[in-house]
Amino acid sequence: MDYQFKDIEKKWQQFWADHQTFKAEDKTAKPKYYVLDMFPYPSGAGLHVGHPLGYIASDIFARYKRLKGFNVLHPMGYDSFGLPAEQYAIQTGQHPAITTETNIATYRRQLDQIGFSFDWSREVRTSSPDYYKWTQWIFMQLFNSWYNKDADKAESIAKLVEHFEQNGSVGINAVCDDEILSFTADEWKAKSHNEQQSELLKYRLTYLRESTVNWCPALGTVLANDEVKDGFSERGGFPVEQKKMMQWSMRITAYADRLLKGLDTIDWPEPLKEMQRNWIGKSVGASVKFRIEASPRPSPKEREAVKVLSFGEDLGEAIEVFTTRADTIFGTTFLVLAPEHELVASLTTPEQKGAIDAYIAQAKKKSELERMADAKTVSGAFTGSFAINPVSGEKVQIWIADYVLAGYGTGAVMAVPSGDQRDYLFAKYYNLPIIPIIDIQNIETEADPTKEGHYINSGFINGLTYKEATAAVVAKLEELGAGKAKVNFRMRDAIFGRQRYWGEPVPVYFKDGLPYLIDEKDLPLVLPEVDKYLPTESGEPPLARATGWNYIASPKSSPKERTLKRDEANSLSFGEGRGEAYPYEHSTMPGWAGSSWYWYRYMDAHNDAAFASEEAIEYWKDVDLYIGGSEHATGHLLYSRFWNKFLKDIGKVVEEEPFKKLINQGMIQGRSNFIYRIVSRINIPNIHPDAVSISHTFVSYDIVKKIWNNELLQVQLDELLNAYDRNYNISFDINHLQFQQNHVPVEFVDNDILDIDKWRKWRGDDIEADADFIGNFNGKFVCSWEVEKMSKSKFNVVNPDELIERYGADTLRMYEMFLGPLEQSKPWNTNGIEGVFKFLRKFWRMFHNDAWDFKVSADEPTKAELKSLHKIIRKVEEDVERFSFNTSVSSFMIAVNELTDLKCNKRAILQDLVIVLSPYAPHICEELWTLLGNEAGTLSYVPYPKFNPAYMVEDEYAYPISINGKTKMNLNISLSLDPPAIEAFVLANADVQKYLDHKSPKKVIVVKGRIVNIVL
RNA sequence: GCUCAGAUGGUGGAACUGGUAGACACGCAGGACUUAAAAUCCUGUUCCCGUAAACGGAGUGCGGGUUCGAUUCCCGCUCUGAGUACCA
Repeated sequence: MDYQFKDIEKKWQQFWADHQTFKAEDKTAKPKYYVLDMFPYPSGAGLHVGHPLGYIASDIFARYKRLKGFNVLHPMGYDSFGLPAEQYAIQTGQHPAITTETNIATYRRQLDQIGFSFDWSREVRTSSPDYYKWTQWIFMQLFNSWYNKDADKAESIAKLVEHFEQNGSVGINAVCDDEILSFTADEWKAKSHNEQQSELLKYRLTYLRESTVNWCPALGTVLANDEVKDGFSERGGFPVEQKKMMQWSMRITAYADRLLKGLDTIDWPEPLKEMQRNWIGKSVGASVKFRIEASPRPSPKEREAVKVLSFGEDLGEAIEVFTTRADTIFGTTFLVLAPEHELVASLTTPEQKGAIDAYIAQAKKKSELERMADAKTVSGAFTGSFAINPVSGEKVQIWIADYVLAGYGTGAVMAVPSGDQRDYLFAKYYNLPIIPIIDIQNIETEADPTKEGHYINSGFINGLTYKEATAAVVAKLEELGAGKAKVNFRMRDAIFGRQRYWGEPVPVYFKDGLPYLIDEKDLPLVLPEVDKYLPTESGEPPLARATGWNYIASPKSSPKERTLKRDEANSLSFGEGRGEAYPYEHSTMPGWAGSSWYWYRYMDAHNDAAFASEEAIEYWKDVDLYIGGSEHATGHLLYSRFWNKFLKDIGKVVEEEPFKKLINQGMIQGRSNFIYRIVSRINIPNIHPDAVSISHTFVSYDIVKKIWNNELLQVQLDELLNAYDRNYNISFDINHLQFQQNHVPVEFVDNDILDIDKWRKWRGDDIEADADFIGNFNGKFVCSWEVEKMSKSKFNVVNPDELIERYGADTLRMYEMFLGPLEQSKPWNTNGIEGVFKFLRKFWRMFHNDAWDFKVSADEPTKAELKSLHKIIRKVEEDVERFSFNTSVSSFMIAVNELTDLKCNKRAILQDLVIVLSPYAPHICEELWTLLGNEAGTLSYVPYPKFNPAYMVEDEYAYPISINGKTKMNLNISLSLDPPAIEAFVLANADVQKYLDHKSPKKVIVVKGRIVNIVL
């Protein structure tokens, strides 16, 4: 039989499913290997051809590792909470769970037909209560923990309370809120329960705090920093504004240093590590206090604010700044505060109030975007107040300007115009002094941030170098109590609440305005039913619509019963027989909650008693290979590392880093095709000088190009214009000939040649169906192409289903790999797929005679055949280990071409070849494997053939002979010869002598087994 | 602006530690088979000069350098893509 890929692929997919061929074992003597894909959000659009790229690569790797004797865990699941399903619910009223279910079914069908070796028995869905029970559980552990800086790890809140009871707040070095209280043990014990709880909240790793959030009115929710791009929401592109809100946050900043250090221990792409480093944004510097002079009498409230900022009581009111260049402190000629800085009002003198107020008003109006676009314009206002430089005693002006950001550092900077370009521009613009502080500094036209040279105009550090000066200044500041060395991070705590329905409920209820965890045995806290998926009229999140959705302490019924039977819960009156009812938290968790630990669930997907058993975690440990897109660099991949480190701290997992090796597959871009329509400008005097007539005539792109380049012969041009005139009876000037570029669906285009009939059919009744197509001189109609994002509106989406229908999954798998290096972004182009399909047919034919009967010979293989086989055995091994899948596809083609030329149909060769190819094209290989007489389904676990170098040994090598580095000819020389013998042999050759032309060579380079180079 | 990645035929790409640049495939051109088309097979295909071959010259974004020899290493630049930003 000819290669019947449809039957073969269906048969084996069914076989694998029926026999659970790829079920990973939990206990085995084999070494473990965990290959993970970033699980998809099941969107309604289904998979396009770009999605499976990474899955195919990881599947090849997983299958290869099985052949290499590993116990491979290769699971798949769905990140099934998310915005699109909810938005669809808002529009249609359909429950997101139903939408999600439908989409998952589509995804599963599409994934199944590509022939992945996933262990589906371990499937996870983040939106399933069995799963999010544990997401909620992890949240509870975070709530019950604080970060002990001395131990450099998270510890339980109980331990903190113990310390407070014994020693008060003394001796606690925690990552916590800024406004913590100081108290003794007795004072702590004297506090009310509510006071204690409210203080503890300042330490918890997940906490409730009023914070400035990215509020997206259009989506009605809060967004994380990484979900906002240039002031607009990443999803939907709606404007985002800053708003103060009570929000759940995650104290990820506690882990900033460990997240940074851990990057050095993992095998990830360097650009991605760099992105995380930038995101964490560690800067080492110093914080410095500038005492305020002659400030107007502050109000008590402002005085309080000042106190918080200062750390040396004796200095009175001060402004704290952060600088990475403490050494430049003598060059400070003014201070700049962010317009939002809390001291601005108290610093403003009556004379300056008008200017300051006007500036603040103007700054407020500017959106984030305008502020960025405006980066070059200098603007600011003088407060009228002065501050004292703590080391020089100089009096400097205090200004406000929006180039200083409220959210970074302390929201205030010491301006050193000689060393900082922004300060320099500001000083020039407002005529403020600029003092050079380093002898070699050149500040004629711009700031010079050099660290070379020696200090001048700098008091006690004059003459010192950068390193010495920095140390001296910091020491002096500490001595004066006016500053200290400080490390600042750009990273902020992660906002954890979303005003959304389709997410994990937060397992928290409120009592006296304070949050408390629900009882662990009441997990999962199931998402309640609501009548509508919109916020309430008062702006509460959708969960506030769930009537009677309250936590009832000490219930009699089981938690499941209680949360599922909403009607029953509704009928409960407050406190009725079952304890008090308290309102639950109404916001839900963000999209990244469920994906921040899912790789552990695969290890033990059905465990009711833990997120995964200790034994399972001890065995599988971490992910050996993780493949996914780089778009998750600062989101998922950072949060996952954070949760992993936390879980390690509390002793629940064994590895500090979750993903040992990570590979980013490149993005598959779209490749759009265009056709060109004649548009001619009709000059109707006095009425519409720029009127354009849009014709229904299209011109082949190669002709269009020639017209643009004036390359068309007059005869050809006449012919073209005649065709046009014939149809429209308009004669026009060639100078008025213009073209309009139109997208054309890529499925009507083959190698950039348009199938006009398909196009007409597609246009249907439209008048365009009768359009004229002026082809090229070969009668073909050529389209142009461009790389764009793959999208429906650009008609360039290629669906894997159609390709599988035409060529089969094995061809699709190999073609996706053949396209180019895995990590490189590239446009999808179906043009080359025929070549891969032909290869598989050729491969199939090797096992069959001319009548398509299966026929292999039992003869001993020849040396040449063995050489071909062992070449590919080694090549695939090397390529897979370095994730160079495209090159092994080429090598397979070479091997099959060679063996076909040798007319090889020997079992001894073909059987091994089947094993080597099976990770790439599993279906055809399974079929041939059974045809060869092996037991069905055993192919996935047979040992990978052993490479034998003996078959590669050659006696002779065709040495390239080059003269002055240019190859002229090849000479067959025995490999047993030594360089001097080779040299003699080559120089004795008559052809070589011809090139030498009686000259004697200056030098002869012989590299054994490589090359001979004669220098003349 | 900064950081990172990249630039090789008409196209996708190969050349792994400096050693025959363009493997493999697409496309294109020509041919065989066929009434014809599809499918299949064969030949050619970096560019230039030579009507064909031999032969010769140029050639991996640009300009230099190191080397017997550079797509590969070094210096300077151009362009493309990605990320990021008044981060003090």
